[in-house]
Amino acid sequence: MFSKACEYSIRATIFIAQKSKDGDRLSIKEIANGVDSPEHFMGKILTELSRKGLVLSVKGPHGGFFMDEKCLKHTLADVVTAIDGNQLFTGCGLGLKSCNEHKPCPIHDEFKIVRTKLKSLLETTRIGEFNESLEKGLVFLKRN
Amino acid sequence: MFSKACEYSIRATIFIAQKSKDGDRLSIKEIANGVDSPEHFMGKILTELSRKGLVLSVKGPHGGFFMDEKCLKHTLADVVTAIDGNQLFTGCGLGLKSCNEHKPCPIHDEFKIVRTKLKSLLETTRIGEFNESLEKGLVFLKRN
DNA sequence: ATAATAAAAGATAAAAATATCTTTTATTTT
DNA sequence: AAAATAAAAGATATTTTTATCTTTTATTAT
Repeated sequence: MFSKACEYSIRATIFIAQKSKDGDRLSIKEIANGVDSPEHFMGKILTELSRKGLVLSVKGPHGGFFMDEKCLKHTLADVVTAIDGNQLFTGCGLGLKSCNEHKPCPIHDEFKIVRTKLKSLLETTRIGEFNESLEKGLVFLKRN
Repeated sequence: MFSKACEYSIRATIFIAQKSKDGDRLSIKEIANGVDSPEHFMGKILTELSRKGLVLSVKGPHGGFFMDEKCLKHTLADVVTAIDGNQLFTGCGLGLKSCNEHKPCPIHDEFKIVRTKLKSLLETTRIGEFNESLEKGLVFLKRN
């Protein structure tokens, strides 16, 4: 469904949203450990997310990644779009470039329902909305 | 969503279902042309689909790929599973191996609804059910 | 039997995604 | 100012996916 980079991105943004309270900053290593991802790969991803404005970062001692109110308001759809693009939300299920309402692929309409459902799920879910359930141990971002 | 191989597979099986009437057999080239896919890649895919029993084939002159009643009854879910496996239907949206009801990822329940919807759509759609709309030009399997 | 046909199988190549390692730049603390 | 820290950037490696090319095998028609 999503690329590895995108899966890591979602896990990382949710993680940062929860952990970077009151100006606290997280290092790449902390984030990679926190969401079970390869450290250097996570570095690349975080730089990209930062470039796209989904997370904030500062270099140097006590630097790291964090979020402000604006970041916290971003949705999972924003993260997916930033990393995987909008192909999943707009593309044809069978990969036909020319597929559209007037020239539909065989599963066009049915697929669109599912795709729209997925899109709306991601668009209505904000990065910062899992803080409480994460703290309570009701949901998880890694193996253990 | 699906791999390229899977997209080609779905297009190919629907194509064969429509074109291989009364024992007619289609060559790799005909199929590749019919669904806009690379010819040799299509050859690999068709061999795999044949191995999994989703299409039938015979070698030699007037050989090619075709389907019997049993093949036509297969669903799109069968094709997806044969080529991409069941990860899309069963795996965690965020790629967590240990994600399950007791240890859910943050989007576990919501994602499951979409996944189940997709699964049921593919499971209730049979390879052979588009013959008529393809002939009428209501749906398409390639660009032109 | 021989030649022709077409899938099957195998080998190779190219591209993309994933992952790792090293160097540079910005920032902070001493 | 110098040292330490941590992200940014760049380079390299590995793996997977996609694509192409060649050889082999099975079947049919002559």
